[in-house]
Amino acid sequence: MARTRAAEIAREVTGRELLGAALEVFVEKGYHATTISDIVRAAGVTQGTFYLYFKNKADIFSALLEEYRTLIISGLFDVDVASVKTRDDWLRLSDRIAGFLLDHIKTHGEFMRLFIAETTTIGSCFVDEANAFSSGIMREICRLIEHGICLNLLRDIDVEAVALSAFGALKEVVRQSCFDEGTASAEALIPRVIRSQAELLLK
Amino acid sequence: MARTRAAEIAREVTGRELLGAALEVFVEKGYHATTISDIVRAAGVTQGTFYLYFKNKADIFSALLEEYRTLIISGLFDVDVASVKTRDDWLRLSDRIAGFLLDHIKTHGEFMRLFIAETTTIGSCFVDEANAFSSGIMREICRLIEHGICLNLLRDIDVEAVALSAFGALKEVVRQSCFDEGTASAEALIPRVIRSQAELLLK
Amino acid sequence: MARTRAAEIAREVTGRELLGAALEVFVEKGYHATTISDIVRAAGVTQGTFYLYFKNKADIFSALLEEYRTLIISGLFDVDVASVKTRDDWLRLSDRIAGFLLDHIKTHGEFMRLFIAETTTIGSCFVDEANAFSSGIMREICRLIEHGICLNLLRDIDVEAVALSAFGALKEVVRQSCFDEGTASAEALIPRVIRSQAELLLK
Amino acid sequence: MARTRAAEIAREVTGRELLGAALEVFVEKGYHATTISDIVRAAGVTQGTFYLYFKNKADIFSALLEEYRTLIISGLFDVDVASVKTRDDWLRLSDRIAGFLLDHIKTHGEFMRLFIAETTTIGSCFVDEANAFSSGIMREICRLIEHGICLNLLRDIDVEAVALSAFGALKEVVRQSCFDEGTASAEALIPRVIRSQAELLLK
DNA sequence: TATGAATGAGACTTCATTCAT
DNA sequence: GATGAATGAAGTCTCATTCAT
Repeated sequence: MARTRAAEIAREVTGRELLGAALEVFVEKGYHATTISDIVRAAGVTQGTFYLYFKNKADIFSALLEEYRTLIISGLFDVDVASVKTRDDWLRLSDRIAGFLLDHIKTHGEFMRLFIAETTTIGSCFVDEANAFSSGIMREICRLIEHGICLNLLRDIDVEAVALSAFGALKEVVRQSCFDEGTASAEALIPRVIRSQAELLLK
Repeated sequence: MARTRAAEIAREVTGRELLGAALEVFVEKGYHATTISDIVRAAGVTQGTFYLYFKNKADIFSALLEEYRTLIISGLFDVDVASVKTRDDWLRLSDRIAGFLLDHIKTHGEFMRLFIAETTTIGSCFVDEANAFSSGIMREICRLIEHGICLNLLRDIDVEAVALSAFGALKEVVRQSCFDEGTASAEALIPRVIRSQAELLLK
Repeated sequence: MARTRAAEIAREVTGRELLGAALEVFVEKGYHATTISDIVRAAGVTQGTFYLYFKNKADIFSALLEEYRTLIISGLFDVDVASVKTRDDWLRLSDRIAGFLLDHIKTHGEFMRLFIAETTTIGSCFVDEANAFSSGIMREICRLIEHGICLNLLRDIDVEAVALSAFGALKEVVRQSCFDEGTASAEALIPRVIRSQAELLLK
Repeated sequence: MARTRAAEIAREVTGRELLGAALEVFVEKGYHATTISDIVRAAGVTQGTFYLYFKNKADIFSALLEEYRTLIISGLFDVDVASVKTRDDWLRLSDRIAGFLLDHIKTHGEFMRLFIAETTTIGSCFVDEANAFSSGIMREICRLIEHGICLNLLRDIDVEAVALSAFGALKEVVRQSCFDEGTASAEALIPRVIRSQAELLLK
């Protein structure tokens, strides 16, 4: 029925507007400082409407996080480990990852920043989301390193320790890119950080 | 005067109690979720008393951060870079740093946890504290690496990028040690992470 | 839309109720002694509701003052100076002013009382309101006296000084009418005070 | 005993200091905005000490008012009505009163201002003090006018009404002198206002 | 007398959430 | 589905006052 259809669309639209507005406000003021009132004002709807779509602030934030996880993980899955054969492939791969990250920061940096900031807080209700995210990336990194070892490209290393280091390095450089004022220099560092980690691992 | 003396002591004691209680509650519930009311309850004093000692929640949190910075920086200054001469010295130094960190986590893990968690929040009033802290540590790491290069111990590397990586690695492994459920295994990782980073850098 | 209409009415009603309740409580206890809590209790709404309508206590007080200014100024503009030609007109005019004031006290005495009492407090945020009010009335009085001089009805006088005196006289007699226990006698004085001032000025 | 004597003096001194400090703070911030804490800080003593001398804020304010009443009433009693015989005496007397007021405003203007402001507030605990003061002055004015009528100097007037007017005029001119920014011009008005009132009354 | 730490009542204000329309 | 007025709990903060020393 056209009626139901229209209603569905309306529902979809308002929901989208709320999510968009929420993202905007969260990014600007942080999770704790934003109020439902801020969100609905930004979305151009009223208080009551909010509760037709979300249970509360945590609920809409979770929804945003979920969207984000989907987004970045599909991005990471595009990286094709199998095609790496030689030393040069290895370096090229690291450059490609750096490129992906840079692009991602440029297009979704605000979101990334929000995510990093709000999920590491003590008492955060989003620990599960954060963990899912971290372990997803760690898995990728491990897979990469193990593949390199199989090919006899890499030095004799403590895989787990090295993967953890690499993850920390990534996280920190991203953090700096997202948070620090002098973003430019921090962004410039990303390829260098990833490249130098890659080189250190090579035989 | 005896009375003045007594008052002085009382003042000192209550101030300590408030700081201690605040640390405890902050660590348990996080900065945003803890209320002044929580703190005074834990300290065994009344609301009014709190305001004799601190302006507000941010003020007592700042006081805690400051205490912590003093604590850890004095610990780091004990590391004697000059005595490092050979490859073995280098590895021993890295072990010593790992040891220091482990001890530190055991004795002041709460502080560390609180610090790491709460200073990366968007809209945090503590960005300056966080940056002061980070750059202090980065400086130490750079000094170490440059010293190693001077001695011709280390490979040809991008110092800034590598120092940033090392810092990120440290931070992540510490974070996992402080936060994750299976703390034991995470703690076990600290020496391995630091050691493997050190080895990668060696020629 | 019916709902919007209902909401509009509700909004209007509650706002009126708050203003009315505030006037009542302010008059009874004075500005400083009344709390928001008093006002909302008198208005039959809850604390939160108050803040949907006014920023704080000073805000609702300002709103009251503004209402009052509008009220009395429109009353004063009704006085028609131009029609005064003879000695008798002059005396009749003074009687008419006295009548207006008496009526005003009877119908809006609370407003007047509140206004007179609370706008002379040191540190009052309402000095501007008070001055606007005073100079408005002073202007009227000067206009009156100058008109009388033009017509050669009045003695040779220091207009500014006399207008100031007349204003002070008015204010004091009104004050006594509003505040003193034996209001009756004080009210009786108003016509006598105004009349005797008028006679003193006549040649 | 010297001991007791010294103690008495000490008591006197601290009490004076508190009164002086209180006056200063009251004048600066007004009655309601000043706290006990402000007063003791200004006096250089501690909270506890205050309560050895005064019951509460109203108590110390009352003490100040009482001091002030004594001061001004003794000033007014110096005016010698009996010596007025002629028309010129009458004008000279009015000039003398104006002079006294001007001097008084110059030396105790702050106090006057405080007094005027805080005793006319609704719910003021100082109504009695204010009334005692007003009726004292009214009595003087009536005495003056009646004396003038006895001497056949003055026109045929409604004594009560005229006295009230005169009192109001005085009060307003004083108020303007004390409160308004352009004090200079207001002060200049005092002699003119009093003089013109005196002249209007003369036959 | 003087101190000043401690109290605790109470004021102000915000905000998530509900509900009648 | 949308509205937005109303709620009321909960938090922040101030200050007059007490009391052990």
